[in-house]
Amino acid sequence: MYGIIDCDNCYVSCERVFRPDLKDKPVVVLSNNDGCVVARSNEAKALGIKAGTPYFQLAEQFPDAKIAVFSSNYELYGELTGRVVEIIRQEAPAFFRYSIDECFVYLPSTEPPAEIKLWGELLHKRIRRSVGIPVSIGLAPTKTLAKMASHFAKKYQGYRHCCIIDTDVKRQKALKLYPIGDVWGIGRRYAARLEALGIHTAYDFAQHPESWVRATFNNVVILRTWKELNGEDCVPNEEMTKKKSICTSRSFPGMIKDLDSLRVHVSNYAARCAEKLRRQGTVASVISVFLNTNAFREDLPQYWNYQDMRLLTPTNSTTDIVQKANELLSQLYQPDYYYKKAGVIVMGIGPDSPVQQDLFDTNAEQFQKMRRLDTVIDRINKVNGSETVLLGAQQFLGSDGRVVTFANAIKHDFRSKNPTTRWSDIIALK
DNA sequence: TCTGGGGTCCTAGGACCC
DNA sequence: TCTGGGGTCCTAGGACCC
Repeated sequence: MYGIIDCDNCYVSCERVFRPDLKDKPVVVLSNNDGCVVARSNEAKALGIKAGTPYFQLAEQFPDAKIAVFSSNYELYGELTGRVVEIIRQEAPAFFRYSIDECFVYLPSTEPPAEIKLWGELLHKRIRRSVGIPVSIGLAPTKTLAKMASHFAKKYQGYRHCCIIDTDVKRQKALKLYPIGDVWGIGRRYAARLEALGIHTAYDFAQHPESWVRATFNNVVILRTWKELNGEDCVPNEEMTKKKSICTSRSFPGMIKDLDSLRVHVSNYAARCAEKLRRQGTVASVISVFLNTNAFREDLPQYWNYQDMRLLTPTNSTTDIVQKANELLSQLYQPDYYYKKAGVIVMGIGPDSPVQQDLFDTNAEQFQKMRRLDTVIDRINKVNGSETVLLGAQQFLGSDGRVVTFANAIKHDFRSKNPTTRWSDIIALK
């Protein structure tokens, strides 16, 4: 038996923890740069606000609605969801974190279903009471069915936040109620194809014979989904492992024309990639940089390009990766364009010890020195806050005379405080 | 004025090997 | 007229997820 525990409207629920006055009110959370809506409260969904709506269109579309708006605050969301995971760890030792707001748990099938259902209801209560975030729990013999159950748990109050699909009768009933496009693993493309074939519910799909699925799609991923809907457990249990590629990219609040400004941004993305590599104990052998103009500005000339570089010796050194990324940027940069977004991707990732040194790369001593330096910088930034120590290439003076770095180069006009991670934001009681 | 950021897996096809 | 058979590795592109 699998369980999925999923935070309801995760980012909105996190914001409400310290804003209880926003209960039952429409709330949305925006993407980076206050770009578009990425999370909505149930009340905001009921108003008809769609995910991905650009913020500047929100007031045009909903002139009369009083909507509470937040910039995204990942420091807060990471911390609060971490607390949820810690409770799950205590209640269900066999689990894996699937995303920032979801955990799968494995439950012994020897337990009576009624007991498991009760366990789920109590888990919801405990998380609600200890962290303040509502979760929905789905329980079923396959992960795809568990996801479906969690949707029912969210939708119908009667389940008390926990829905179990434990018999074939319940499974068939659930499949009939479930639109094919909502099935985990069926995206927009496949949903459109299936609809065109007259398949509208999960039940319609599951009823077709396996041979038909194989012949129609010739694709093992969708076949697995079909099997899971029919009760056969076959989506592999993906433990959270080390990332195989790491990307840091941002859109700029405005547009950027000059190379020097681009350098600061790209240097910051490169430094972040190096940090992420070190945190998971890995090095990368390929560095790639991309650069593009604003595709929404059809009135302006467009440019999109990327360039990559293979390294003799894989690295996770900030200095190294920043320097290489800047070389790539110089190759990509064309004057006369207005740029909107850039990013750094590192690939060819492997363990950081032992690093395979290149036969002709004789800089081993330097390599060790840089490694010690990065270790110290990481420790300082962990204790005193990120960006306490950084490379000169990572900062510049903005037009307002303030130093611009990674954190403050993003627009975030509606950011909440961080009462759980910063002394300066701690809540005072009168 | 203003439109996000990060991942994974699978497959087909080309280059190359014997 | 007629030109084998069996592999591996890599890459780009497409699909999906949150």
